[in-house]
Amino acid sequence: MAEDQKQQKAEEMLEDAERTVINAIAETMDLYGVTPSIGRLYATMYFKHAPLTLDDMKDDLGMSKPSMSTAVRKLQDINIVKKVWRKGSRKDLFMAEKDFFQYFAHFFGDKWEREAKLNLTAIQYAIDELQQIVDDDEIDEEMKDHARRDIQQLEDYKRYCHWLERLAESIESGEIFEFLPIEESEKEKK
Amino acid sequence: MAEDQKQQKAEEMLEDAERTVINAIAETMDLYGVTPSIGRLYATMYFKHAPLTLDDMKDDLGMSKPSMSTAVRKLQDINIVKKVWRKGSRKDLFMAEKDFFQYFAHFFGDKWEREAKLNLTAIQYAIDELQQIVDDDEIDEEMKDHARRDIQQLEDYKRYCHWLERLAESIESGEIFEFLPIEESEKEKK
DNA sequence: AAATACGTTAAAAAATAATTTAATAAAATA
DNA sequence: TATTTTATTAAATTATTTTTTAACGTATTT
Repeated sequence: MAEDQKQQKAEEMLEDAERTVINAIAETMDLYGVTPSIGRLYATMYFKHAPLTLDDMKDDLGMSKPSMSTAVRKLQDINIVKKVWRKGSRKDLFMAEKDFFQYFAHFFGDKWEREAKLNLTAIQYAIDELQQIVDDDEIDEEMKDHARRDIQQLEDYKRYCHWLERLAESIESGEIFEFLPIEESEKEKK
Repeated sequence: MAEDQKQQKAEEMLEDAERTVINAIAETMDLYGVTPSIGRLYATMYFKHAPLTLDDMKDDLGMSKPSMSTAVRKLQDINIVKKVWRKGSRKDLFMAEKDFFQYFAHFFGDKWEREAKLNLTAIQYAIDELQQIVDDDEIDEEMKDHARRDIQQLEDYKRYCHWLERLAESIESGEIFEFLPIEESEKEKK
């Protein structure tokens, strides 16, 4: 087989290998509500060792520049893509977080914190309102029971929210890896 | 204030309390890609102590029965709603999981398992293909380096996937609560 | 200062997804 | 067995989201 033919086949294999993983990553992100295009953008960036400009992305994904602009901002919002500065270039440059443990911490940790805060506010408001019903002597017993049952359920929900916050913290701080260590890779195993 | 006026005001307060939490839950679920309607359905069921029929849901949410049918199936798919059997009723009856720790285990645990499996398959396929490039003497060094870098990165990704699997397991089994115990509620604190 | 390059916003178009109505299928009752 | 009840599927509609093209604003270069 001719030299450059071999070379070209290798090129295709490498692209196929990357594309396979890119699709899997994008599909995964879709699972958690990240749109396929945004997922594909992150996954594409995952395989780049140099930071990308909006034009690079546009060329890689075959999409418009405004799309890339908004997509990359969403990735910045969930903290898995960072803007990097590089002397010389006028264009903005972006770099994907490649450490999936960091990715996980940002993607889930940040959402859990937001979830906990959001719900704790609602829960507290609801409990206060329900407690007023329980405390009012003129309300009939049936409704009071209903209120009491809701309060009880919401107290459980509250504990869950606090647990979520602690889970997020322990991932943020890395503390969780004491409990669930990252295993050494196969080849490093004795 | 008249008796039944007081009563009616309490009714409104109770509804307001529940609605507040329902909105928060639905908003939370939306954060992870569950559509608002499906989120609202779960949240509504969360406050019911008796199982619901499709007609109950339809009335509660003011939507069509087919919508409820498909929505409730999605909730069953993520294992946070169960069909229950009750003597007498011909209609299907559904009950929401109210323990949010169980909810969490199903919602995230199941997804993480799926994510890990999906990606590990893709990663292994890609590594095998990349290894062929590395092992081929006729390929030029630049492409080999690219392949080697990809392999290294994918090995890290693999470790993350295995870690995710273990995290899912430890939540499924409850083992995680040894590390991150569920705190007693305020009132039970000494 | 004029021209160019770059990123973002706004409006329009295209593509998806959600929802409903209508039709079908399956089960239960009479 | 015919009728009714219930749930699901299919087709059509509506609503939402994504994507693009066009316009704008700002900064940089010449």
